[in-house]
Amino acid sequence: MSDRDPADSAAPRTPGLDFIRQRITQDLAEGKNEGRVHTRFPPEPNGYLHVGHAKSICLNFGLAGEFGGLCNLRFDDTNPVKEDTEYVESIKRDVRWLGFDWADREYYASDYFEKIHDCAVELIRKGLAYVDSSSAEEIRAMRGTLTEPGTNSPYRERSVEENLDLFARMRAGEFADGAHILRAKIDMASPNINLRDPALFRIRKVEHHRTGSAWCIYPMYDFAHAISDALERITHSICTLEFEDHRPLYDWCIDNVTLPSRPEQIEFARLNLTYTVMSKRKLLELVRDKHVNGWDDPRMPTLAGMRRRGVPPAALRDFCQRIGLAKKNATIDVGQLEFSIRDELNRTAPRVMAVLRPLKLVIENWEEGRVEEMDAVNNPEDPSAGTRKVPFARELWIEQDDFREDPPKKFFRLAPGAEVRLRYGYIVKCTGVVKNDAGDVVEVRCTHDPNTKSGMPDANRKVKGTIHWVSAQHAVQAEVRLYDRLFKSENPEEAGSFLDDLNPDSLDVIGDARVEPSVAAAEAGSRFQFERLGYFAVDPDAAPTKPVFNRVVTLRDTWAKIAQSEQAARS
RNA sequence: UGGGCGGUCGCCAAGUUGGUAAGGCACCGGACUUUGGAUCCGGCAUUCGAAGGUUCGAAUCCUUCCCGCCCAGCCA
Repeated sequence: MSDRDPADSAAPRTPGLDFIRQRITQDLAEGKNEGRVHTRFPPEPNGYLHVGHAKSICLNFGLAGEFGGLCNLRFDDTNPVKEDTEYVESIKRDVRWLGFDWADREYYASDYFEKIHDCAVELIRKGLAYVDSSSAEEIRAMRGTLTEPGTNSPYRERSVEENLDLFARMRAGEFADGAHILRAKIDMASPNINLRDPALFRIRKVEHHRTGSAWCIYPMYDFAHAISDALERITHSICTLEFEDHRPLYDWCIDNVTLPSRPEQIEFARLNLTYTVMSKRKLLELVRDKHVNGWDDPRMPTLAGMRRRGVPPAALRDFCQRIGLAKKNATIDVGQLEFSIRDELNRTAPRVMAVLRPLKLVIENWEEGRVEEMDAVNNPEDPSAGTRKVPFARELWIEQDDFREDPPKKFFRLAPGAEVRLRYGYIVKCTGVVKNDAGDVVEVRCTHDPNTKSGMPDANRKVKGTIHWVSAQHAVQAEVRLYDRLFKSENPEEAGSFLDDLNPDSLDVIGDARVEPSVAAAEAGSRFQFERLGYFAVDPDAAPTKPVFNRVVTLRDTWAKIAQSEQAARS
């Protein structure tokens, strides 16, 4: 009854919507579930949430919002050996941060343990479940293989009374872990291995992070999940593709136990990203073995990591909406994520000037001690963001990359004899350089054209480039952390260990960057565009005396592309 | 090899009575620009995993084949 052949429905299709929204639209048209749409996001509290979860969260909460329904937050905490309250706290924080609200509908599978237990008793009474006293190894051996049917357990035909008694004693703690297990009695010859008498309850004499020592038997996912969904009167139980084979079991549970509603499971393809690992096990390994600095390391694909890096939640939501929804295993280009981040930040982030690798620029025809306040636009994309003053003086810091003693073709920046515009300032002409004993350029000398400040008659004079700067005497020293992809290859899991693919240059800490005074005291979490460089966010490590910035993402860099292709052409 | 899914542009993804391939990202041009940013305009699948077949006409129907992913936890 859960098998629906789209072709045999008379209901109209709604082209353009993804298959899940089409299906819900159809269900609504058919008057199913009293017209309700109720979803749930069911994380297991055994790790931190990552972008893949964001896709599911945006889907489940999004659906509820779009169809006037509700979405519950439910912790699937049926395996106490892996779960912890640290994780439930982080999950709540992350879902909230992403922008979703579950109101008072915060549920736990563990809250249903008694009911789930009663469902098991119901199955036993109906002769649909039995206590198997075989060992795990024996059960595995009797399960058969992908091509051979399994064989019935010698305990399969125990009487209802004996099963009831054994199950009660399992619950009472009379047996050791693994001594007995409650199994559904379905079909050991089913081509679907999930139906070969799957486990329903196992003995685990361990503390549960919520129920403490109240239980020593815990339900398995398939059983607990179906029942939890039905108890919460979920209408559409959305999960990932690997559970497709479990749907017959999900339906079996719902159909054979007395429950208040009949949810339907729908599966979609989970998110994969290039240059990223997404499995909880691998992320845990990165954290546990200190390949990164914790779950919230800005290089991690965790929501905590992205939050710390400065990714706006709106960008993540936009990303999840753009990538679409289907059943095809797909790997999205990280560039797609970066696009959503830039798109959001371009509209919202105030612009500011910062110099990452400072090189002194001295304006020879600017009198010592003279300081001029330049007007700078805070956000050209948003006039309401206003303007600010930026101090300009005789000695400035410019970016080392913006000066080349021997400039390549199409280098629109400073070079001996060349002119360049100082953003919001004057046009300057390079008159020479000062070198140290090693021959490195340690200072660039120039003269400014006093008639070229913004608003002045010659301000519109055409010059090839504009560079950013910061006043040497006014700038504030800052630490800037530049992040690159954590892995070297598109698919880090492809061959060998993903650890071998770690990018050794994924973090570059610059200790002596200089930022304009206006951002020195910005609050942790605030985001800026450092003009011509990228988007940056204040890290919580920042101290009043020394700001710390994380690079969220670079700006699109056409010059880098040109330089790269020129280089390629030369070699 | 048994079962379940899937295969439309470099990456996603529409395509739903068979009527002659949306859109986004990326990429390539060009305009504009005091961010080599943004914006704007233009280009980018004679082809839908392959081969046959049905049809006036097929990504959509039929047949066969190929490839990919998932399942043999007392994990979720």
